[in-house]
Amino acid sequence: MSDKGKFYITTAITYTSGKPHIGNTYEIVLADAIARYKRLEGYDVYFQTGTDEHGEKIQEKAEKAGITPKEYVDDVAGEVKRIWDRMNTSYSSFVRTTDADHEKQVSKIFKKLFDKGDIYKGSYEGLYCTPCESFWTSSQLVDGKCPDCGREVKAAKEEAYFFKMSKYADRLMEHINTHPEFIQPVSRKNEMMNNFLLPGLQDLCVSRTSFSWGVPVEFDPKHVVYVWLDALTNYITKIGYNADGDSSELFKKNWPADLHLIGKDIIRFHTIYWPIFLMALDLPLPKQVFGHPWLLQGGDKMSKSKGNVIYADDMADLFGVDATRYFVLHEMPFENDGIITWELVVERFNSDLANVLGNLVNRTVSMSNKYFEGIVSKTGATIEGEEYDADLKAVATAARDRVAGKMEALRVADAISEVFALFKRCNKYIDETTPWILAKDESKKDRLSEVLYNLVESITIGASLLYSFLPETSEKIVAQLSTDLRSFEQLNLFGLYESGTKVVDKPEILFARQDVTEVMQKVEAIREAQKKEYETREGISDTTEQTAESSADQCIDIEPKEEISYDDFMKMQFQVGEIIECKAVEKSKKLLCSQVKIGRETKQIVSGIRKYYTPEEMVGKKVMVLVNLKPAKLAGVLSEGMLLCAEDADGNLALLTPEREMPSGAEIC
RNA sequence: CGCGGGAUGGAGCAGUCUGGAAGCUCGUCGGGCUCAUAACCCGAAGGUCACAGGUUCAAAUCCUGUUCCCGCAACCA
Repeated sequence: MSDKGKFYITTAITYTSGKPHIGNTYEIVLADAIARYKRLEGYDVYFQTGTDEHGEKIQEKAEKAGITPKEYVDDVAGEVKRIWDRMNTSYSSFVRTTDADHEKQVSKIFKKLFDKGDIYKGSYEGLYCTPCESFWTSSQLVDGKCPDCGREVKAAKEEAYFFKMSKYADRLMEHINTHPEFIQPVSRKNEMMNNFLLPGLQDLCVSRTSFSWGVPVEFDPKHVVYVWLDALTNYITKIGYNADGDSSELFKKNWPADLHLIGKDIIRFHTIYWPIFLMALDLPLPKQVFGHPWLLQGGDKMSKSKGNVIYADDMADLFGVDATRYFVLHEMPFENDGIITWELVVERFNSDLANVLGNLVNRTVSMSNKYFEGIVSKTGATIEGEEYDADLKAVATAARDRVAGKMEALRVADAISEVFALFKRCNKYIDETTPWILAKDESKKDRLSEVLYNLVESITIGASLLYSFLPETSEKIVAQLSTDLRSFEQLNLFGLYESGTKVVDKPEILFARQDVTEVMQKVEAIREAQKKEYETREGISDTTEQTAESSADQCIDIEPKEEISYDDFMKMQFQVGEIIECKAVEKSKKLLCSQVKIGRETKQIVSGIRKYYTPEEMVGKKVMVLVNLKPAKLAGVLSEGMLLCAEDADGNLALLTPEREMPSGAEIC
């Protein structure tokens, strides 16, 4: 069966900081389509996916939730796996970076590279703010002080392990230049070369001491292995790489990977750091890395607080798993980002799945039943002067290679369109041959039978090609036609459907047309639920059992701060200020720079409120100002105080102004 | 001048590298048909290819400048 050899494909491992949304789901479905297609072609496919579970962010999230990091990642990883399974993805293995065998190998790899001299102990030099326990670079400082607390910083060192990237840079550039297919799409290649490789690679910091949720460095346990050496190595550890030699058969068979499928944001790590790690381990490099674009949401920016994040789960609830797969696969272009909205989903669902495909199967099966009690027979009857059969057969038999061409170039969206081109051709064939007219003439019974046979045969071919993308639908179709999916070798042949077969009595509707308005109502309900869930989870509008949504929505509780003394309060000087001049800060998108008259003095104050106020409407306003705040530079502009604002759950801001006329400079107490 | 992406008929996109009659899907309108899920088939309208210059026999495509959008980064005192 597998005379073409092996094919090892991976997705990036999903970071377990939260539930995966539709964009994350896209990657696994895309990988699954490629994996299934390669199997159809006869490759022995190994398909790996998984979760990336270490890091500071996870440690923090777990602490916030009051559980251990392990409990936290178990929960999220379970959720990821559940969604991957629901999407009917045919992965061979699911790796978690908290797997014992993975952690063990990461530890060994670290040691091995250290012993080899590629990893060395150095120090992270920077300016350190002791109270904040943070390092800053000089460009991050505000007026030479800590940007967080404004206190003095001092030059300090923190020890850390580094990887000697530069040692392998030339070899990597050589590889990239001699293997043009290595980085896909090719447009990314120059980006990597020009931005990172040619200017010279910096050594990469590969350990941290600031948190503990990670793989400890064996010989120096206050360090944990930092993310990339931990995460990237999943591609070899899970299939049985052993840093001490003696790797598994699975590893020997599958490495190097044939394709790493990743998001365009992490191309750098997969085309620079990962290959260099592999060189250091004396392992061959993956054959191809494809950085796919993103699936973005149109209209409003995606935000959980607005309840407009699209999850695969919700989409599958409304449209089914295959429709969800169809949507993400079809809507994703090759190089640019794709857009997703619920309205577009409904449109695609109706026009492609219901109208073109579902209806085609339905009308074909119906006619077979109506005219021949469901028996589909090949008679060979043609009508002189009609070329329709030849054209249909040509399209049907050419479809396989057309799909193959697109898949070879990883143009999955185009491949799926090729399959649908065949279904469209079938619909046209029905109109050309007008079976309902043939049916009225007893002498044309044979021709009618032949027409239906050609349709059933073409649909079978189409359904078989569809399997990589919509496996469930594909199987449903051949079940309705009482036949089986074709093998790759059979797919460019016409006439394999066994004559005399009886199709099902009553065709099941594959995709029932959806009404946009109805769907949008359901979507609205999902949004509300999502919003509520978010608010409860984040503790924004909490326990008050008020079912009246209006009042619940209108109040916000924030994290209580520690009590302060009256003296503390008295330290702050609040005064009424009048804005006499205001303009936007050039370099920034959010900042407005105001000249505020406070008493006789005029202060320059920069505020992040450009989104809510225009410079024109600011002028003349009386506002409340924290006057004695230490001046700081924002986007290079000096700010000598702070305008007080109220902020709602979505981050909308409103300036505070005195309720009655008050002179500029009036104290607020 | 922080990095990057984009601007093509009502919507979403291809075409740009390698100049040579402006294309696809959806929607709209008209027609056909009735086997089918108000579906299917045919046809039509609709674009000065963001703007302004330039190169060229010829520019959506190459060059220069401008405007507007969107990510990321930074920042939101």
